[in-house]
Amino acid sequence: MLDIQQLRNDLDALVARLAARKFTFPAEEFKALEARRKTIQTNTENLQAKRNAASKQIGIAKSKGEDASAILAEVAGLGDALKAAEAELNEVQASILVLMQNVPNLPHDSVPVGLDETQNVEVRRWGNPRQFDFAVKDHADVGAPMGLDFDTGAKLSGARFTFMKGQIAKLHRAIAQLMLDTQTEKHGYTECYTPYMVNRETLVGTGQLPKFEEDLFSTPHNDSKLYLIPTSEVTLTNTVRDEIVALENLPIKLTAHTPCFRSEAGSYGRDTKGMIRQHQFDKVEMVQIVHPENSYAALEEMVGHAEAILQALELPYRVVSLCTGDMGFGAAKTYDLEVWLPAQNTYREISSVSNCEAFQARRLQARFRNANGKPELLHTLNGSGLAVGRTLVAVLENNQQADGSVTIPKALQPYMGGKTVLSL
RNA sequence: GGUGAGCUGGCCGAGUGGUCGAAGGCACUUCCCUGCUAAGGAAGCAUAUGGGCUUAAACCUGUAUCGAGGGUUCGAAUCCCUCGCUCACCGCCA
Repeated sequence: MLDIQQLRNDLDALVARLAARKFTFPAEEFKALEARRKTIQTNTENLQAKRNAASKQIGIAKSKGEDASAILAEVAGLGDALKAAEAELNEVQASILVLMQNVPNLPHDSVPVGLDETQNVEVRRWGNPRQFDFAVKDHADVGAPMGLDFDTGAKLSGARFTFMKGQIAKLHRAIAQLMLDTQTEKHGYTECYTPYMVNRETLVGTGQLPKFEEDLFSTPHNDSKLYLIPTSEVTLTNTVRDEIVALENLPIKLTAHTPCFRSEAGSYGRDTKGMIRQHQFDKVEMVQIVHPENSYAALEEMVGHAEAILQALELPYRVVSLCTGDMGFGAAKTYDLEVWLPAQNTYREISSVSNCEAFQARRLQARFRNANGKPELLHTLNGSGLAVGRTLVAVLENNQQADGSVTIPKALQPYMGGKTVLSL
């Protein structure tokens, strides 16, 4: 959520910055709501003040044993007017909140301006795509004889589900293990195990709700709903909801390996083959909760933490700075890591690292006490370190051999019982 | 699922209808004293939001907030209802 004060004070500038990310801020509606709010709020609070003062007088009079009926008569008529005013105020404030909750974050000044993914800016490349002297297969064809089984996934659950068995299942686990061990042992993150189902408030906190309900899976629970997490960014970041963190505990660095559940509504027909786009996929997530002054340094650091995995796996990739039009709802700045997929002859997203600045923290009321002792909003960052399924795809495609086998990257061999190759 | 007890400021904890946004303690900030890895004294110290004022901060002031929502009342931390959560015991259970 944006700072409403900033909107009031500097509306035109913010509208322009939001336009850069293809968001049309309803400025007229906002101004009208604000004008109404001001009138109603003043009126309501005046009535409340009147009532409070009178009630206090009644209390004083009664404690002295005096007759309070005169004052009582005076406030008698207030009740209905006050109730109506309060109801109206609630309604306007709720409308303003809904409006605010649907406004995306402001892009940082360093974010390239652009309309869509074609205008993202490549920052650097690492590694050279391998030259193949045979016809490359995609991961689905490479993995099929080894236990990568889309038919069984479809039988059990439908499209966009994968069943893995044998050495593919083990490789998948090995990849996750390597990621988790690297982030905890080398990069200082604390390993977490989190719920996979969360309540509505949690998703509002990180910005998935109320705007993106259709992207989530949910299930009825009591009189309400629980939602399957679309990423453990949700659970890790919400650990600081309604907290005031001590300065000396910053930065907070958390990681978790969890499944992620996404309805992929609106992506029909895209990436239909293979396990690029699934309703359920595993991800090792990194979250940092930091002092505002440090958030951009943390962003660069986290990109490095994600890159370290790709480098350990010897997978060629590039780092891309997303343009204003391609960034996610809560991000002020995002880098994507794109891994080379030889079968697609292109780089594909495998990690996304974002600085949300105070956008999530404001919703979460996640704060720290600054040098003056005043609570101040934290900055939150999240990034994949990395998507496990897509990493499996990249390993299979980049390391395939002419005979159909797949060499196992050195970094994964300890997790595969010393095995160096997946054979048919 | 059943029964019982709880949920108060950064933390602990008092407060069962009226000068309560809330005693006391801890922590923190400033000052004083002391001169030593400590103790004592004084003051300040919840959050959000509106308005005044303002470059801003500070300050003044209104309102709301004592798990959440609703109700009773001129007035609710306090009474009533619903829900959530925590703890204990019982039942069931991977």
